[in-house]
Amino acid sequence: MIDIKLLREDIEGLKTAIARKKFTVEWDAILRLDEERRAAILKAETARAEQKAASKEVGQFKDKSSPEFQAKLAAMKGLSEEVKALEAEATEVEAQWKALFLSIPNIPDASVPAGRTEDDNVVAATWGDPKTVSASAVPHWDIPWFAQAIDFERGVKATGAGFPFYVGDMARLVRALISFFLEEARLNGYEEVLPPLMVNAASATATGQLPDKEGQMYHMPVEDFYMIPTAEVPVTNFFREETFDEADLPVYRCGYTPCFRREAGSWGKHVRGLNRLHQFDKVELVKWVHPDKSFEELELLRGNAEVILQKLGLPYRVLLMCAGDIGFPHAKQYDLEVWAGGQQRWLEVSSCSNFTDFQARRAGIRFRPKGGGKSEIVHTLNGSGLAVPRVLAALLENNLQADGTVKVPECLHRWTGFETLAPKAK
RNA sequence: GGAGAGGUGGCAGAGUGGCCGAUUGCGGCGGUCUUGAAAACCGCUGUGCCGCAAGGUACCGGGGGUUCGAAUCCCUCCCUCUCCGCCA
Repeated sequence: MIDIKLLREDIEGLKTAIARKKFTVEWDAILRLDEERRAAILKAETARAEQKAASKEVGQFKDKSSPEFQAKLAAMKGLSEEVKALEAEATEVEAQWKALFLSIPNIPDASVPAGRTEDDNVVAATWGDPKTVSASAVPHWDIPWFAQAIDFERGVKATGAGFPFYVGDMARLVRALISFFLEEARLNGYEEVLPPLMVNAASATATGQLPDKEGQMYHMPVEDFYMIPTAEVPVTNFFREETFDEADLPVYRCGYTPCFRREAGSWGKHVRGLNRLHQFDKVELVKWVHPDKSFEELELLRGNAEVILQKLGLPYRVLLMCAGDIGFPHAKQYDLEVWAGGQQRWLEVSSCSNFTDFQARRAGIRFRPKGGGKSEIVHTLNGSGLAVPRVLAALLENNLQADGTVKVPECLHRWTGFETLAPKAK
C-alpha cells in the first residue's frame, strides 16, 4: 500500500513512476472513488455528530413521560435511520476505493533500470568463473546415484511430485547447508527465529500473498490456515501492528523454514530435479529499518547473501532487476543466480528486496521518532540467505569429481562431519 | 474435546444503558524545590480516519444485533486462565 498523500500531491509523477512496472492501475476510478469516499465520510460523520448531540439532550430530560420527550424520541428515530444509511454508504464506497487502492504497486526506485522483461535485467556483479567448472559436468539428475540420495519416486508415494526424500548423507548435507546459512546470518547480526509454518489469513494479507496469490499457497480449510510459501510471512508478521522506538532500529531477524509452494501452472521445461519443488528449505533474512537507511541496508543485505556463495566457492552473478521485472510490492530488487555447471544455467538462489514502506504500511509496522511526535512507517527488506535446493544442485554439479563423488566445501565440514559425499548407486 | 472464569489505554485496575475516550494508581515527559539527586508538589501523557485549520469521527478482543443512545444488554467467533479428558 502506497502513501495516499502521493495520490493527491503528485498524481502525474506517480503515474509515470508506476508505468515503468508491468502492472496496470485504474487511476481514474481510484481518484473518483477517493473523492466520493471523502464526501461520504464527511456526510456520515456530520450526521452522526448531530445525532450524538441530540441524543445527549434526550438523556437530560427529567420527565420521561412528557409529550416533549416522546416527540423528541420520535424525531430521533428518523435521524438514527439516516445515520445508519449514510454510514453504510460510506463503508461501501470505502471498500470499493480500498480494493482499487490496494491494486497500486509500489513505486520502483529511480536507481532501478528501465525494462519490460527479464532480458532487460542488468548484471550488477559477478563472482567466480563458470569456466572453472569441469567441462564434463552433468545435470544433477543425471548423476548415477542421484535417485537414491534424493528420492523423488518415494516422495510421490508419500505425498506427490515435488516432495522428495533426502536420504543418508544427502540429508546431512542439507542439514549442514541450513546450519551454515543460519550461522552466517547470526554472525552478521540477524537474530534467529523459528517461526510457525502455517499462518492465518491476516498475516498472509499483510505481506501481500492475499488476496491475489492465494492459488500459490497450500490452504488448510478446517482452520483457515495457509502453509507458508516463505519465512518472510511469519517473520515479518512478528511485528505486525506494532510500533518500534527509533533507537531500536534497525532490527535484523533470520529464520529457517521449509517453504511450501503449489507452483500452479509453472511446470514445464527447466523444472527437473531440484530446480523447482513444492517443498524446499530456505533461510530468510528480514530487516526493519529507518526510512532514510533502507537503500543502503539493501546493499548490505545483498552482500550478506553473496558472501555465503563465495564461501561455498560457487560462481554467481547479481542481477539488478529492471522495473518491468520486479514484483508488485518491490521498490528495488537484486537476484542472486548461481552457476550450475552441469545444466549450463544460472539458477536463482536469492532475491533481495527493499519494500520501502509498502509492506510495512499494510502491516501497520511503525516507529516513534526519537524526539517523540507522530509515528512513522518503517521500511522493510528481505532476502533469501539462501534457498537450499538450487544451491545444492549447483554444488552437486560443480563439485562432482571424476570418481563420482562430490567435494564438500570446507565451510560445511563442521556441520556434515564428512568432506566427500559418496552415495552408492543402485 | 467437556465445564467454569475472564479479555478495558505502556502496565495494574475501576466502570453493568446517557454525566465515559473512559475514575484511580504505577510508569513516562515537562516544571517547582535542590549545589546535584531523591522525596514532595504542579502540569502533560493512546491510536486510526476526515479536515488547511478549528474541529469532527471511530476504537474498551473481532464481527453482527437490540436501542433515540452501548465499554455496559443479546448473538457469534477468537484468545487467555482453572479443572477434567486426550496427547508428541
